Amino acid sequence: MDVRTVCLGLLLGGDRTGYEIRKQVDAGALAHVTEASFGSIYPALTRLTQEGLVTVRVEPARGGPEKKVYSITPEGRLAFEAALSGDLPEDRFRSAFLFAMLFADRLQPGRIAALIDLQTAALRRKLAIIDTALRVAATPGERLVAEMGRASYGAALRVLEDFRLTVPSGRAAAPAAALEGQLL
Amino acid sequence: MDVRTVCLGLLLGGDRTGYEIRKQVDAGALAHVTEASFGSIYPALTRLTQEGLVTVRVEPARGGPEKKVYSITPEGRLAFEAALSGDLPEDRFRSAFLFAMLFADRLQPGRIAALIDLQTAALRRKLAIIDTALRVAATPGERLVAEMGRASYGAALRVLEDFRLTVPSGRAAAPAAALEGQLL
DNA sequence: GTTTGCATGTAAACGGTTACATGATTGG
DNA sequence: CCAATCATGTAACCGTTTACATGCAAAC
Repeated sequence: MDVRTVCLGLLLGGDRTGYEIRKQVDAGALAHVTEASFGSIYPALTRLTQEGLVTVRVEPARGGPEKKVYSITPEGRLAFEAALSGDLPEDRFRSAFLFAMLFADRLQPGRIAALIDLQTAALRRKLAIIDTALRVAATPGERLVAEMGRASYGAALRVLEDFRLTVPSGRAAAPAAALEGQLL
Repeated sequence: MDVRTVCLGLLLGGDRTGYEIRKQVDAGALAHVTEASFGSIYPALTRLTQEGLVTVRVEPARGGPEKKVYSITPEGRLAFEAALSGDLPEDRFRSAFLFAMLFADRLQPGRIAALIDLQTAALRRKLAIIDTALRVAATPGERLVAEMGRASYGAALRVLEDFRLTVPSGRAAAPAAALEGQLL
């Protein structure tokens, strides 16, 4: 989903600043489903304001720049609903890690092990975020999203952990020399 | 991974045309890990040729445009290995479907059911591609990629199918009227 | 005293998609 | 006869990221 629609969706849950939208996209239930940086959020909010889909009110802040709090308008709600009608863009998943694994036979065993360990850590981080989201999930929709994430990442993690056991770690002597070269 | 690196990686497996690279990215082991359209592949191959990372030989074709068959050069191999050293970009997953599910309470039950059915079909299609890839997988790396994909999508599918049972389908009378409004 | 968090924004660059243009061959 | 497959390419557009610019307050 484009940043515009993400902003509208979050504003449905109450007034927010661009900064708060960023935080929510980064750490909430949306975290594993969407991404958005300041560089896309701020211009999106400006444009939404020009189009009358949101309104701003400026709150003077104690030091630093003033806060701009956005609210969604009735037209904004309509635009959001329109975005969820019609055909949705297909899911897309990109993984440089999995791409690299396809060429594991060209990598040094130590490198493979290091990549797997990094990926394992990344998966665990995502699972932690999802578990938090699941705990605070209020609607069946939120629970579905969290549970699908947990199931997917959990299953991937288990496969990866199993595979890790067959890869020599590179620094220590491999657990079993018989496994050396398994990836060639 | 950028299209450049994907092209180099595939050429490692033998000479190919841009068209063949496209097919492989679309249907092979890479299918659920990477995407690339003609509009990015052809310019990438042109640039790689200019940089000496690949070479072309032109094969006259029986009708239609001539075939351009690309081969990777030793410098190309080095460039590929360099791309797999350093830090890899993080995985990214975007799902308009899951985003929409977060706002399920604003959707009509029929729409929710329709979206779920579409998503279920999409997951099954991906699983079919992965199963094919798994059958022809030659290296442990390819098997890992396919098995992680199967585990992830399979787990997601099961959660989704369970959830589907709780959603009134919209057209027929719901299996149990007691379930109506479950999403509100 | 340095890092982290709060808070906003801009401009250039990037990588990629979409649509268009062309045309023969093969299979249903 | 029409659709799909083979086969290449360009150009305009798109959304987004990255890097930069600024600055206070609180926590460590």
